[in-house]
This record gives sequence, structure tokens and C-alpha cells, in this order.
Amino acid sequence: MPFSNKQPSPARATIADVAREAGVSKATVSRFLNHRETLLTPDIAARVEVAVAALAYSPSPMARALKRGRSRLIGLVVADVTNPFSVAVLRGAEKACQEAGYLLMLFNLGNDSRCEGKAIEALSAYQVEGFILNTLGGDAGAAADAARHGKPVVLVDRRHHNMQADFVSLDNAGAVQLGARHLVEAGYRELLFISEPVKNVSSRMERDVAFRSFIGNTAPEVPGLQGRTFESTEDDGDALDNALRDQRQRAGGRLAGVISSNAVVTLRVVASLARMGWQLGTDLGLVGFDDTEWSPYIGPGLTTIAQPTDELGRLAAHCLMERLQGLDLPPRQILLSGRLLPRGSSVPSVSVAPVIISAN
Amino acid sequence: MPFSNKQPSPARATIADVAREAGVSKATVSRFLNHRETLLTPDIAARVEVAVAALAYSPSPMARALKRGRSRLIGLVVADVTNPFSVAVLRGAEKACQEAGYLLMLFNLGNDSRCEGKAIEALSAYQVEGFILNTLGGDAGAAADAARHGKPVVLVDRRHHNMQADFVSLDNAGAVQLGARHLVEAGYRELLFISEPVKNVSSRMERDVAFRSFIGNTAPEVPGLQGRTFESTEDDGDALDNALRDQRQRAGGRLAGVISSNAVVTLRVVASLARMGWQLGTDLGLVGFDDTEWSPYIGPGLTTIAQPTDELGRLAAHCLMERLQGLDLPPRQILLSGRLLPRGSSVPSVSVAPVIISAN
DNA sequence: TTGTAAGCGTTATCAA
DNA sequence: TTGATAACGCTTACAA
Repeated sequence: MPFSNKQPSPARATIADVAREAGVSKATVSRFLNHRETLLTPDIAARVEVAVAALAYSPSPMARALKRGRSRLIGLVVADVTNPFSVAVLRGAEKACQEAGYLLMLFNLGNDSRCEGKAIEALSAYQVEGFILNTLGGDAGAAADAARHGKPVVLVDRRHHNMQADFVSLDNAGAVQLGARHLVEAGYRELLFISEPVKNVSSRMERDVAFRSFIGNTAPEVPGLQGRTFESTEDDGDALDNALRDQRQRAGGRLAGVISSNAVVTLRVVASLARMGWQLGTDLGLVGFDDTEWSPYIGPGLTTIAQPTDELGRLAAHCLMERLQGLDLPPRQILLSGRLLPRGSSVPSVSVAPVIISAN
Repeated sequence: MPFSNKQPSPARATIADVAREAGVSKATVSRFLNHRETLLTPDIAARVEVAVAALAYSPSPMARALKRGRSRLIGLVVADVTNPFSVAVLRGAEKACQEAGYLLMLFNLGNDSRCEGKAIEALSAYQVEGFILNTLGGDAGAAADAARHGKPVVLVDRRHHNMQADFVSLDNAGAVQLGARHLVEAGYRELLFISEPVKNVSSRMERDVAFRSFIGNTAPEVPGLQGRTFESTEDDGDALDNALRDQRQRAGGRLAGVISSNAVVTLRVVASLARMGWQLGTDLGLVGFDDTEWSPYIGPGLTTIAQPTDELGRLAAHCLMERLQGLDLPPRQILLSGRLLPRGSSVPSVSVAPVIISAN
């Protein structure tokens, strides 16, 4: 039944139907809808109101978009919907957009950054009014295109080189410090920062740099503190195993610790430890970016740095809304702080003398 | 700069521009675009082709939608984007849609099923050509609305009562059996099936029923086999703790095991065990629906029943495409099998005499 | 204060 | 084979 009814479908009422029903012109109906404030004879207004209700009329956004160029649509491009971080952002953004009466058009890159241009093209063909981009930023031109189309863009988590646009992100430098300092205070001395291939992804670079500078700044006051970095790839578990073994060996009598730059990497590290039969916290300290629902239950609990993901998404959407309402300011940067959630993975079983690092 | 350029934006080329550039009529351009097969003078065709390329013209989907009523848009309604299962489905669907040249409009209910009608309304205002629904199905009328609009609907994972629509889902009965039999074969005898509040959510009901009937069918041949069910709610950890304690007590000398009906519940069970200091597998056997990336690393590893989520999403999208191409068949049901991934959580440390249950 | 009419970018129906 | 022209549903000058 639902599939064969070509005609019984009562075909949405159009503005013309309402006009006829109310015995007025289309223009009047349109005015009633859009500029209630302009003086309308109460009588007429009432008639239109009744007709609208009777026909359950609501204007076609498509026709509106065509006429006005405004679609009440926001384009959201995500590098990878399977990434929990992206999803969390998506969720926040979607909520905020809905509240503001916008709908989200979604384009997932599936981690193929070559699609980036295509995504923006497709979305902007649908007259989306603005973009929220959480992409690798590899294809700088693509995003710039969007801006060239005169449409506001908000970048989330990852900057695009040379792109002048609002930018919403975790305070990466601060978060790295938070994690690194925590490890040091817990007694770990040989630190390894593990990231996905840095390439040119801005957030990865920032975290990497922040780690190095933390080590540089802190080493003078903490005897024996050493730091290195490592890039982990999807399929090279061996390399990771070796890096960790190497790490522990370097540590010698000191404690070895790892900071993983996101949940994906964290999981790889956990897998590696499982392969080698090491104990979290004891054999290796671990602090991971991105708090997840399962973090508390891995081994003795994973110490994590939580990002305010929902807030990130909401803010991105809000920034966009402001731009859509004509706000004409230079690009803004909004950095939100991470929160450290200490759990067992950063507790060495052998007790050590506590060290307090002076703030800054 | 990107925000203030109101005019330099080179305003998409329209079909009229192309026509002018090629020195032909709009109609000709339109024909070239849509009905290449109809005879066009090669000369003209070539000229149009050149003009299209020169202006980088691509037709406005909005205008098209207005004219033809077809928008190349699919509406996707998800009960909760934070649910990993929903996301996985979303991902599969998005991919398939993109490949078929459709874009996805997303509406997230945020678990508030009262929005369901609003969602469908909003989406159908944008002329989406069809719906993929992964909702609670509480508001049966809402989904029916969509069908009334004459638009095809595919239901994922959750049936709607009285809704005649294509339905794509895990073979819940089979999956429950898979898990339950596994537990029994591993030696567990006192079984507890834990679900979120069943309400009227079809997949939850099906799993619940399948569990009971497994127990009914299997008890005769397996001495001492007992089964019960329990509904776990978000915030009542105590109730769950008690249920598990009770479970183990009933088991007496036998082994107690749990089947959790999705990843969320699994996590609750894991949390409960952590509170009570129980060992997975030993103190309680556990098989959980939904395999996740973190499953292998919780305790001795979580035994799970993996759903082919990506496939589910793709299939849903494909069903929809077929309907859009006019396929007029009675509603189909597509059930995909789950896959059991045995890990440590279903291995009792005390060895027991193995039992093989005859298939069926 | 309301109505008429043009036009947004397409496609489809006619003539030519 | 191609070109006017009239829609699609809406908004907005401009007239009345």
C-alpha cells in the first residue's frame, strides 16, 4: 500500500491553495507568513491564519531557497564518521542547528581527503548557508572555495592552512601540558608522545609541539626527565611494540610513560600492551586524549584528557549562526580547555617521591 | 576577507549563462544535460559541452527539485547519534547514498521520540525522496505519515508497529541463540538476559523472546539450565548489582552467565562487576551484543555478538534506492546474521565437562 | 492595506 | 532538431 499510492498522497498544500481557501492573494499569504509586523487587516490575517491551519500548510523550503538564496541548511563535512570525536561534535552541532531552525546536510569523507572539494561542491549546490568543517585540511583550496562562495565557514579541531575562518578547538597546548605534567607528578620520567602520522593536520602538530616544549621547559627542574615522540600507523603494530619496548629500556630504573594523542591511538597502545603482557600503570604509564565511556574499564582504568566535544559542536554551530546573522568580525579562535581524569593507568605500583612542578 | 566579500563571489553559472555562452536556448542545454540520448546535432552538443565546461556549470539541485519534485536527498532519522550502533548504520547508509549520488539530510532525535513527527515533517518539507528510520518507533503515526506522503521508508533495526515498510535488521533470534548456546557450551547454567527497558522497541522484544524460547527449548537436554531476564535502566546501578548478586546466588554450585542486549548494557554490567570486584568469566560469564573496538581489552576480553552494521546501513540505503527506482513489491524483511566472537569473558576458570547442544 | 506580476533556475510541452 | 514558453512554489517590487 504505502508504495503504490501515487495519487492518494494529498500533495502538500501550496501557498496558492491557502490563498484560494482564504480568498486572498498569494502575496498576502506570503506577507502574513514572513512579515507579520507589517500592518495586516486583522480580519484578513485571521482568515489566512485559519486557512493555513486548515490546510496544514507550511512553505516549501526549496522554493524559498530558490527565491531568496537562503535555505536554512548547514553543510557539515566530517573526515570520518567512525571517529568518536567527530560524532560527538556532530551531535553538538546538530542539536544547536535544530534549535535554531536549521537542518544539517551531512557529508562524510571516509578519511579520503580527496573528496573534500567534492563535498563542498555538492553541499554548496544545495545552497547550504554555511559550513562546519571537521576535515583533514589537506585540500586547502576546497575550504577556501566555500569562503569564496561567500559562505561562512567554521573549522573544528583542525585548522586549514591559510584559511581565515572561525576556528573552534580544544586548547591542545594546555591539554598536553595537563597530561604530561600529570605523568611527571606521578613519577614517570621517560615520556613518549604517540600520535597518528602528523602530516599537516594542525591539531596533531600542535599537540606534538606542545609536548616537546613541555619537555624542554620542565626538564631543567625535573632530573632525569626525557621526552620523545612516535608516529603510529594503523597496521604497524610491530613498530609500536618495538617503540614501547625501546621506551622502557631507555627508562632503565626510571618509569616510562606514554601520552596518546587520541582514542584510536590509545586503543593501539592498549592492544600492544596486551600483546606484550604488560601492566598499565606499572609497566607503562598512560594518559590518553579523549575520554570515552569505556575508558574506566580498561585494565586499572585509563587516565584520559576529556574534550568538551558537545560544547565544541554547539559553539561551532553558534559561531556559524552569528556569521549568518551578519556578524562581520575578523576570524575568531575559540579554544576550550581539556579536563584531566586520573585513573589507574597513570599510577605506578612502586611508590615514588612526589614532585610538584611549579605552574608554568 | 572571506566574510565581507558580498559581490566578488562569482555567483554560480546558471543554465541561462550556458545557453548564452553556447549561443543556444536554455531548452537545448537542458536537453543536453538530461537526455543526451535524444538526437542532438553533434555540433551543438559540442558547443554546449564546451560552454558547460568553461563556466564550470552544474545544475542547481534546488531548482531541479522544485521542478521535478525529485531532490536527490535522503532523510535519515536516528534515535540517538551517540549510540555506536546508529552511527555505524549511518556510516554505511551515507556511503551507499553518496555512491548513488544522493545526499543525506540528518535528523537526530536525541532519544526524544516525541520529535519523531517533527523530524519527518521537516525532512519531507525539503522534498527528501525517501526515509531511513532508526527510531524507537514509539510514534507509529509519524512514520506512517512519511509513507502517506508517498515516500518510501526503510526501517533499520526497529520495526514500527503496523508499519508496512522495508525492514533491515540483525537476525535477533539467531543471534540470541548463538550467544546463549555459547554460554551453555562453556558451562554456564544460570543465565540472565539483561536488556534496556523493553518498552515497545521491537528489537528488544525480539531478543527477549528469543532468549526465553532458547531456555525453554534447551532446558530439557541440559540439566540445571535456568534462565531469567532483567531490565536495566540508566541510573539504577544498585538494582543491577543486586540482580547480579542474586543471579550468582541462585547459581549456587553452577556457573552464572549474562547476555547483555547491547553495548550500553554491556558497559553497565562491566561497571557493576568492577564495583563488586568480580572477575569476568570466572565470577560471571558475559556475552554482549555489539562488538566494539574496545571489547577485546576489557578484562580478559569481552565475548561479543558482532552485528554487520555497515552492511545494515548499506542495505537500507539500497532498498530505498530500489524503491525510488519504482520497485513495487510488498515490504521486504532483510535479516542479517550476527557473528560470535568468543573471548575471555565467557571462559570459566574452573574447567567443566563440555556439553554439546544438538543444533536445533 | 492588498493585489498583480515578475522572477529565482530548472524542465517539459508544445510549435516551428 | 531546436526554441519559445509555461510551469514548479515562493517572495518582492510596484500598482492600485
